[in-house]
Amino acid sequence: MEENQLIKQLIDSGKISDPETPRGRLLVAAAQLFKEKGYNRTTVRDLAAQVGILSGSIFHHFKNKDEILFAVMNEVVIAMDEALKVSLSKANTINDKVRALIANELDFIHGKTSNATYVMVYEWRALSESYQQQIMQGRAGYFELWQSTMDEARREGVIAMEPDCLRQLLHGAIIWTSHWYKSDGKLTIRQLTNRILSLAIKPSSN
Amino acid sequence: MEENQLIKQLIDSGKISDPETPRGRLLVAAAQLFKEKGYNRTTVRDLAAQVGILSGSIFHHFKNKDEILFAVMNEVVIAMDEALKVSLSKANTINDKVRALIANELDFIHGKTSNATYVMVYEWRALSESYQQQIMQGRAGYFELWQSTMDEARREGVIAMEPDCLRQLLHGAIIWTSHWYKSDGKLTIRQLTNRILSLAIKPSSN
Amino acid sequence: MEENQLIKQLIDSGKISDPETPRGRLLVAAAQLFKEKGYNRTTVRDLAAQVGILSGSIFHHFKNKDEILFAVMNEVVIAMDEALKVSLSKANTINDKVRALIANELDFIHGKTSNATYVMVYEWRALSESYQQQIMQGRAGYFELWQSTMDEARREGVIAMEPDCLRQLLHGAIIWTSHWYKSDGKLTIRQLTNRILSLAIKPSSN
Amino acid sequence: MEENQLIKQLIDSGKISDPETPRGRLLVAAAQLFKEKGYNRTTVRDLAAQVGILSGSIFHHFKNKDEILFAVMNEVVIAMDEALKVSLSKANTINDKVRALIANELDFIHGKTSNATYVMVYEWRALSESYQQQIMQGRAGYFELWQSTMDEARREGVIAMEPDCLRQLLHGAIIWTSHWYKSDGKLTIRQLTNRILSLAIKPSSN
DNA sequence: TATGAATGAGTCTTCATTCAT
DNA sequence: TATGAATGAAGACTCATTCAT
Repeated sequence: MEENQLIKQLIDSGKISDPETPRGRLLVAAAQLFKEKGYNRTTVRDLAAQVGILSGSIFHHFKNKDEILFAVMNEVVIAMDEALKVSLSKANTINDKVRALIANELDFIHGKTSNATYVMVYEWRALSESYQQQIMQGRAGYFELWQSTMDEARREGVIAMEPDCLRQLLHGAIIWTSHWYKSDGKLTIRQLTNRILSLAIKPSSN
Repeated sequence: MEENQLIKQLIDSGKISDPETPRGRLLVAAAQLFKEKGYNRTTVRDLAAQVGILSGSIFHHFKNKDEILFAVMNEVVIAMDEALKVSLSKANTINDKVRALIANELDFIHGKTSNATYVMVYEWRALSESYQQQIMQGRAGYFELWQSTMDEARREGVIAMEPDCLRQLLHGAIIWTSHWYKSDGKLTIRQLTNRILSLAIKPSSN
Repeated sequence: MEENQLIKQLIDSGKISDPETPRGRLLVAAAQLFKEKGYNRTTVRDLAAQVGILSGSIFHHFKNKDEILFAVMNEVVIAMDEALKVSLSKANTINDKVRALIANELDFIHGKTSNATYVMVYEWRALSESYQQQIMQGRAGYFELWQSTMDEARREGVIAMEPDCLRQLLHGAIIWTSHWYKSDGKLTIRQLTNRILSLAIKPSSN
Repeated sequence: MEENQLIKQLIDSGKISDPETPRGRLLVAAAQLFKEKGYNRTTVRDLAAQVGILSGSIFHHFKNKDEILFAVMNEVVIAMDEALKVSLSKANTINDKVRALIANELDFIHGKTSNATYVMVYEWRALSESYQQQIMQGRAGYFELWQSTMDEARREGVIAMEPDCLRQLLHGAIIWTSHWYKSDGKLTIRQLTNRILSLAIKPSSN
């Protein structure tokens, strides 16, 4: 719900597309199809059909197919970054901060933006190089938040490993949950967050 | 080194292709290109050029492009399974066994078969459904080895989480190393193995 | 002339394609090329060139090459059937009815639809099996008209042979005319019709 | 049986290939496959497989695929011509002569050489133009036998039509039997011969 | 003579993109 | 802005033919 608040803000400020607009609908459809079938196996016609328009009309909203993939990823990048900032600002202890890192990423992978988040990771190579660079620049702030939080955790002695290494191991563990975690299974998202947190931080506090 | 021994055995027994043969060379090239550019963006001509033949000749060795992707994945599946069996048979303590699980997977992701292993994970959806099923059948044994080892670890009290959940988290952490770990960086593979092991197992023994 | 009337009706009712539309033009070209060079030796590019479009555009009108062959044949099937119904309805004596059978078929083989009719006979094996079945179903009515007319002729004693056998012999004789009969030669179509009729029916009445 | 006698003579004299030799076996297989699948859809590999050799070996026996088709047709041409000569030489009355024309052709269409005969008619356009001319030259004698016999029949008043026209109509009726006549059906070949003869000749004599 | 891997031109088909309406 | 026919480059795959062994 707070997430929704944030998303509304981002829409209103024009940072991400309103899913009620044609452009927004297209991006939602693209995220879904790119996840299901992969970018290359999704045709522009598929995309158009999914939103009930004809293929030619897509190019009134996006210069080309590549730009659609970019937009899908870019909006996730922006939203993840903003959401993490909010989350971290509410966390007081270092423990809570690390939990915020993990929880935020899990939210994106299993929440409303799951498709786009998945696409960002698994269709990376389908993106043209120049767009890849733009995305990487966009993610810089996000990674710095992770980095500095992990550094802090290291200084406070709650993690037992090089912060950089741990960060990457956690990223991997989290992203991979998209392949096996079912929100209707035994584990709640909150419990899953705790499990991953327990990998990162000595068991004193979970 | 022992790995090489095993691979030779597998080649001799016909389970995987000899990289000296045309078929084997094709598979090596395919793994590399599929990793670099993705399956869809790799053309049959690319593949042929890489091994110095013409595109038509590829179809003397494989029925179609799909079969090449399958073969790349399938040989990894076989080799990973065999290698893990050997590794586990040499491990005495539960600690060593879990380390074997991790070390084996890291070996495949960063060793000679890194390309093919990467392809198996990241080009999964490019594989036709019937081949996906074959691969999944082929991996069943491998996953059982993980599962039973993790179960044992749980019974012996060295892991603090549902074995199934931990298994998946470790898989994710390990696979993701393909994106960031450089063998010529600060961390040796052995050290990386220890780092991951330390996530899994209480710090009494590493 | 009446034939033209009928064809217009069929076009208007959507049963066969208007030769003014792209689809219709393609079908006319296909019939011609398939007759001249055979289905297999006619490339999609040949076809496109003939109607002045590019090869890719063909697939806006037909799913694949096979469907083009089917459409060529199917439109002949429909038109032959309709034309025969009209002809028979105007025939009073049994003699006239048998003449109608023959004349109708000769019209198709030597009239405007000669190419398509030829293709239907001589490219039959090039058609995929499922399409063959559809065509055969479509021809059932036509053959029944022949059959029942021949049966009637037999009952009335004007033919001296098993109706089934005679029907087939006449079909063969008629179809083969596509190889030798020239409308600008010694024989008019009407005379040719009489010749064939004289094979079928005792010379009392022609 | 007499037919077999003749074929042996032709083999011995080198006019047609011995089906025991590789070349002969190839021609038998080619006739069969060309009939079943059509020339274009029959691959050289299919052919090789059918006779138990490998594709490359075919070119020790024939310069190219085209030559195989030519050879199939050419041997039929030769055999039909020789067989007709023999048959005609045994016929005394004009009636018997016309029957010989018909019977001979039916023999080839439904006898041992049925495949090759079928191919000669239905794969004509698949043959290169220069070979077509050779075949047509080879058939000239055969057609002259038909022509002169028909002319004679006309002079004797047993046929009621231009000999040329009747000849073609009979050819068509006869060839078409390949599509419907079954030797295990109601009609024997001899009866079928009579039916066709009755089309040609006034019913005084069958 | 037989082999069979390799050739390379040629086939059908796909699809992102354009553009006149 | 939407349409959808047309584009044309590119793709996977086929196959008659060659040739070193």
